[in-house]
Amino acid sequence: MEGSSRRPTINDVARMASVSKKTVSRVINESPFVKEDTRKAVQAIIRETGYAPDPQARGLAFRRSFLIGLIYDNPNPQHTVSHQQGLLDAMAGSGFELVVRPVDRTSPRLLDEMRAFIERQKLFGVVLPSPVSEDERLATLLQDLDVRYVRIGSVALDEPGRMLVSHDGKGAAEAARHLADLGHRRIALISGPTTFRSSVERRKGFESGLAERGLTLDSDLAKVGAYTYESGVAAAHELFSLPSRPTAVFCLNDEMATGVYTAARERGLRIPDDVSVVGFDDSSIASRLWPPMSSVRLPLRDMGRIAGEMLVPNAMRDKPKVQPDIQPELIVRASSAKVG
Amino acid sequence: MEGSSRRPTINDVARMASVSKKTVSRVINESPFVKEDTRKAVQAIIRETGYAPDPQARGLAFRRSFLIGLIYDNPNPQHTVSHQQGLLDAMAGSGFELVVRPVDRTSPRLLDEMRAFIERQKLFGVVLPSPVSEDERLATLLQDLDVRYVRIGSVALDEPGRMLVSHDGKGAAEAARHLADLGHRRIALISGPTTFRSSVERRKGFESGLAERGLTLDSDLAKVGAYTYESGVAAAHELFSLPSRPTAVFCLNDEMATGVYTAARERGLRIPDDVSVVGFDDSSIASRLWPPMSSVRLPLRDMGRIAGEMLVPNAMRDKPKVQPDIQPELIVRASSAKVG
DNA sequence: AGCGAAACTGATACCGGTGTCATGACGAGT
DNA sequence: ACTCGTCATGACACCGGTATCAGTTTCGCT
Repeated sequence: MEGSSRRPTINDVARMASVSKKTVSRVINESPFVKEDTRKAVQAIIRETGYAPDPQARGLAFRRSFLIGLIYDNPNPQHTVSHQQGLLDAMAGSGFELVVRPVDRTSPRLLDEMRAFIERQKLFGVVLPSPVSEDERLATLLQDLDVRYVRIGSVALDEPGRMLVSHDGKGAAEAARHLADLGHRRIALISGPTTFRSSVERRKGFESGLAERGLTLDSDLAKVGAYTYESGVAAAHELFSLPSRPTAVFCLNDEMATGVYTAARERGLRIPDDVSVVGFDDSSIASRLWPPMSSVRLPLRDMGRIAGEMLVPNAMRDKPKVQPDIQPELIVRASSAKVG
Repeated sequence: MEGSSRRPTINDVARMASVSKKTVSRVINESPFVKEDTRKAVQAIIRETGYAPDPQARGLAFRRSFLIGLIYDNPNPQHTVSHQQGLLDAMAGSGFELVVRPVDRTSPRLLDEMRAFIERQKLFGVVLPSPVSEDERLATLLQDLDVRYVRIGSVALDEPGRMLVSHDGKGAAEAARHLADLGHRRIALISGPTTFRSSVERRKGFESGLAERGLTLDSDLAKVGAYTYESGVAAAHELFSLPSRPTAVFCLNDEMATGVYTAARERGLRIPDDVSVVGFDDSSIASRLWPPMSSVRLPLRDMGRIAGEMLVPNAMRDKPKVQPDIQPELIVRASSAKVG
């Protein structure tokens, strides 16, 4: 009743259980070298007092924190949000916390800043979504610092335990086959900057999908955008003013695909009657546009969750071992139809 | 050259500077009780060795971490992202880190979980965006735990130093005046759940805006939605099937406003010719819809930044003291026009 | 009963900082 | 020169855990 509202420490528990603090420590850390009776007695006190170890003190002694870092430089906030949600799904109740850290991947001080951040916080693990995951120097740094990490990207750049591959190419190939199967022959592509691995992989997949149907990508029909709405509008106008207009346009992200909608409207072209459009990302806007837009969906949240499970110890304790496939999925809506 | 790659500690610095570790500590913490010469000598060693104090050890001694918590339960990820970005803007280079923590505000264990989280991590400060900020129990808990916090919400619920008010009502009033000034008389409202403070405040503001123009909200024209796309579609259909259709619809968020677009299309009503639409949030979708949608914008990122500056010591060190007003702004686009 | 190995436990140092308090140095006042 | 009060500094304990290693039980076996 005295209400000393101080949180109990390991010393309090040790005293109450009449054991040394080291033994309490052993119980907390699930050491096998504790007699069953002792363990139960200590656990009883822990429950009774509501004791929980201090992560700072623990981290200090362990020389490692219980923080997972999410390091991102994402032009698309939607991706970051989804990854973050998935990560948090996996981390919930694990005792680990997520610290988020946006970076400028073009900064000359990037590596120094990252080293300082990771060393100071003594991060337990790090998640690197694309495009940060594509920086080989960062991966090397993390290896040097002996920090666990998971890179999320469109293509395998690291060993499986450290890399989560989203197979963007497969999704793009599916889109290509979809359009070809609808009878389209002049299918245009608006890709992203070639510095983005995702753009390169998606384009590769798209071309191989076309090839499966005996088609090739006409160089007139291949435009390079900037992954932005405006660049989508501009590229679409170029395509629509060609002597022989494409009957379908595949965009390597939804932002640009939305730009195609605008360009089409400005020219009086109807979607999908005059031109089919397929995007990539299945962002929330895709299903709200008119007509609702077909788009390739990546399981971003699942990827975040799996990355978390790869990093957090025991995250998979009672869960099935099956690592669900990370597979893109083409969501077909009204923007893609049989060629007129 | 020996390459003992261990990070330098305060002891290393103390030895090299021939002072006690306590003096180094004083220099780090900018204590005024250090002779100028000593300070410079120590700072030189710090620069030379690249020493940086360990936040865990420091936190352990301080009984407080250098972590700021962002606790959210946001139906709208866009809000969370923006707030988070702003917070990180303010925190960049401050030595503080952001840990994010989604919660279910309806969970019966919410308070226990929050208490455990905050106590264990010994958070330095906490940011509570709406609607979590509206929970008075959480604010009380934070006061009990003696943790600094900033609540972000549409109406003042706390003292100024702990509350950031977004004045949603003003934005809604502006929308009402805008529509009235365009000649609309039958202006409908689709509001959010009455459990959301934001919805209540926005509605209040809307009605007061109407009143300024001598109008009142007809009860037939006031629909309650769920802040979702689907509820917007449903409410719009109800409105459009009224004997005397409204000529304008104001929605308390963009999701529902997007639903109005869909309902209008399904009935062959043209925007803005047959019906004007104004949303709230100015989400990315607003400018991508056709026609581009008028919407009330809240400076979410700025709000996050200001919240960060309120929590992080010295964040305002060299910055002007002027706390920019948090004012909503009506972005007028093509979806609102003179009444036919 | 005797004995060695294995199982269990605790004393003590340590992780890398800060708080407390005593002590030394220095300038002002008399 | 002597006494103070202020400034500057360091010795030591402490924050709340873990590692090391030695000491004590317990147990199986002869």
